Amino acid sequence: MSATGSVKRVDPRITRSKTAALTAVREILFAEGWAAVTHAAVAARSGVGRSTLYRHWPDVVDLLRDAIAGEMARTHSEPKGRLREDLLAELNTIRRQLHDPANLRLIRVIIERADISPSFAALKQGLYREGSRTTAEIIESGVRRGELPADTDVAFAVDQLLGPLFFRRLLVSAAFDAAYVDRVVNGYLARAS
Amino acid sequence: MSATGSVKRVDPRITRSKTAALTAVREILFAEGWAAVTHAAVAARSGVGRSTLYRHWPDVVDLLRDAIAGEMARTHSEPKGRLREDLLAELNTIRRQLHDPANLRLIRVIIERADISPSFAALKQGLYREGSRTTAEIIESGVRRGELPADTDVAFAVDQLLGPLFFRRLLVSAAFDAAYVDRVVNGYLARAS
DNA sequence: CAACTATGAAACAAGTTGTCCCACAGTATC
DNA sequence: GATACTGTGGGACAACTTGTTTCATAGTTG
Repeated sequence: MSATGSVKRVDPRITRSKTAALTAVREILFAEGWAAVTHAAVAARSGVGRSTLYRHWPDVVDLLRDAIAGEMARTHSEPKGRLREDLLAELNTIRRQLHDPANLRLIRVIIERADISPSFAALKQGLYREGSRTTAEIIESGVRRGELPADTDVAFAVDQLLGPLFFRRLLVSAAFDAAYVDRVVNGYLARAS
Repeated sequence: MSATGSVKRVDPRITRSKTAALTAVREILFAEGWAAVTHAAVAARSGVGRSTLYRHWPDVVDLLRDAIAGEMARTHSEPKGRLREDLLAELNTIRRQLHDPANLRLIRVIIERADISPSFAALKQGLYREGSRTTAEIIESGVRRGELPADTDVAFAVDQLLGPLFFRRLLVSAAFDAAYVDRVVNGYLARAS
């Protein structure tokens, strides 16, 4: 796990078929939704043999999960230590992700599948944790510097900051711009500080 | 459309098979997700014949849509003309809906399908409009009575009030209680008024 | 009671799913 | 560069699913 020697060399043929397959999965997922992702469809689109797919991913759920796990945008801003600016930077990063159709589709699929498949529930939990960590850290350091009350509920702050953004994109299906993010952050700070 | 005479008497057999089928759809939807809702599965569970199902709903999407449209909880509070109390009442009604597993499942399915099927997109738009109307009306009358600034952006207020609730249930998958709703409303009023 | 109409069962062709087997080609080792 | 190895994709397969049609039967209406 640490030494270079213990890293098993993977047959390039495996890498090749796996990446080809996962790319095809994402394309299908994006074009027709997760129900269209079948071994047969992926084989047809990727050129990878049907039997090869069954070998690597006996269950379609695994295929989907691998494709999604390797795709979700994970970029986040880097807090500079200034509460307002850091929040604006991070929320605008999230804004950009929420306006990428492919990313949105993945979020929707995960939300729906997590309800049914434990494997997706775990994936969603991880993505939420990772997706909200930066925001949480910004709030925490704001508290540490005394810019926010000592009894600030970090999780609640995250709900108030990210909630409106996700609500607007997922439920209202309306776009929003940087000015919207300004208002969300201003609103939060006006009350909290 | 208006006179009683023009209301076509419907053969009770049709009513019977339709309600039986739609009930089965909801059960399957709840237990296994929308992909499991097929004519065959609904026939098996409801006792309604497969051919009868194809007759009434040639496409499964119609079946799903009818089942969902007839189910979504549409109860809302009745505003009494007191800003804070009305908001608390309405948001707590929504809170209850967001904690009903069947209701949540429907919301998730609609969010996911709306991305792909125009028929679901329309359904979602209607449900959003209806679901947020009461909240919007409370805000509007608050503005009218001068309890909120005249330049209040109603849609933005809705995002701020409902966003955290939906975010918490759909993305975080965490429950929340009446005290949480209190904080959301207090937070909003503290800044807005 | 007679005319009507929705129903569910059965049979059907067409398509899909998961599995297995095998010739072949790309990869690693001597 | 010959040899053993291992992943690949095609073909064949049975089991199952999907959408249709046909028909005898039973519930509904006047």
